[in-house]
Amino acid sequence: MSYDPSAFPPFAVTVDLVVLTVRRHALCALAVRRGEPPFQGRWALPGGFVRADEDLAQAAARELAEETGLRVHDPAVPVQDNGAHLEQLATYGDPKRDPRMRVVSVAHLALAPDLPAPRAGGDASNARWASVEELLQQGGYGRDGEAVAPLAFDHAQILSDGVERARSKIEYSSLATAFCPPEFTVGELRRVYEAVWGVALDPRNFHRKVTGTPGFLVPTGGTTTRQGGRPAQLFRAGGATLLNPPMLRPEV
Amino acid sequence: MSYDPSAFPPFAVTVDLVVLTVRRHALCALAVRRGEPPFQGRWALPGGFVRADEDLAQAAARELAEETGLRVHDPAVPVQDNGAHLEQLATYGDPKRDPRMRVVSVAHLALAPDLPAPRAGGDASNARWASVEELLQQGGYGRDGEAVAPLAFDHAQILSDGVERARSKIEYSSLATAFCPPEFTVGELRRVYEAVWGVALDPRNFHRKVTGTPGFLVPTGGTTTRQGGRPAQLFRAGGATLLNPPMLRPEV
DNA sequence: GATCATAGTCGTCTGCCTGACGATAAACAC
DNA sequence: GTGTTTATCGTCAGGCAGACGACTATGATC
Repeated sequence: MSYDPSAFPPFAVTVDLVVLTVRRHALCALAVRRGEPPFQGRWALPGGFVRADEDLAQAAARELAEETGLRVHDPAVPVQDNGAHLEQLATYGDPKRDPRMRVVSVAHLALAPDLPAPRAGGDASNARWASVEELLQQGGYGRDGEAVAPLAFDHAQILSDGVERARSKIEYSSLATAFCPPEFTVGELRRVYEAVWGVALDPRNFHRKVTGTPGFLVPTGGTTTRQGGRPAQLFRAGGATLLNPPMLRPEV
Repeated sequence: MSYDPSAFPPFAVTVDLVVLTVRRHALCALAVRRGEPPFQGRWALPGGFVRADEDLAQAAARELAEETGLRVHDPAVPVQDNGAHLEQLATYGDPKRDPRMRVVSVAHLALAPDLPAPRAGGDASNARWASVEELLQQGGYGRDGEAVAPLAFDHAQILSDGVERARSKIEYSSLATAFCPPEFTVGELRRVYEAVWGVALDPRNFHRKVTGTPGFLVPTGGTTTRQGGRPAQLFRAGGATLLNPPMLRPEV
């Protein structure tokens, strides 16, 4: 580490997290309230500095665990337990994105099943799940009529990019199961697609598609009526990670 | 900029470039020979430090211009002139990826038409277009029987990720035209797909597909026989950026 | 307990797209 | 002219998606 530090400008490197889940038929993201300037009191994406001896993915996994208690699971293993999916999203490095200093943020995208209330260092009032729609309507009014300030820094852009990544990725991969509990029904999976895409899907065609794609879903043998109506078969995520042909997002 | 520098570990931030082109029916990448340790004499991807007042995309465009003379064009404008396509690829930040110090590299992917010989600060012997296949067969032997050392740092991984991005992106976008000169024939575009994917495509079905996708190709009215055989119609890239339905990469 | 509402599951039909491949056209080399 | 090369048009069969009808099995309501 003996190197001339004047040979390059020093940067701070952070990881920011877009943590998405589906709650009450809506796509939601984890937001934390900033306790200090800049943007004090505003909502922001969770994140923090990368430590000196830490890989970027490790830093993101550590932040995710600190904020939600979620463990990340091995990407080589199919989505099964309550672990979350975590992947790198993009890196944001505008010289003025943080007024204090030059910060480069490596944003990550996490997809998680519906969780108990979030915790932000033990202080629940400073962390919440908010619908993506609400977080992105900058300067508008939230679901309960409360005025909503735009997200801090460039986090609206990051969140928007993360949502778009999730929307496109569930088309051609089995990632939508990362939003589901370990066992789920076809209808629950369909409601995930409907929440993420914001559209209604035909239950019959959806059922044909997902049960007809080899390796996507594995029946567990059980059934459930937790959604009401006729009992539905329970499934686990199968080994397939890529859907070919993909699920098609309806036009417009 | 007055902030306690001990509050976070300092990083060096670089941009590395995966510059791809198609030459003689092969997918090629730009490589530069390292003039100093570590990995002195080995081939590497072009890149350099991000300056203190520079955005990441600006830094990548500057490096690309320095290495190839290529200008980048506005992503909002369809691919038309000799400008290259440039997009962020991913960020690599393993603590040990550079033995000198903690370096986080924001890799970018550039796609360019076939170019005159590269220049690396005026020294042509230290920059070359090499086939991707050759660069990635670590420790093997190149096309002319010369022993090939693996790329420096984690650049083999970066190149591999960039190639995979290009391969998948030409499926559902019109990006393959970024490999072509401003005017090109359907056959030339097909040879781009064949080189990038490493497969043979049926000329008749390919012709039907690309000419039948609205907004993909715009006929210029001219024809050319530069490929031999019957004269072919010349096209420009149309305004469409997304192909729906996509070009399908043949199985296996 | 009959009826209703809800959700799940199986089928059918039609149109579009793709892959395989035949046929023709227009240049150049000899 | 003959052969070679490349471009372009056409045909046909199979697969898949969208639209939608029909039936099933639960709980809720009267």
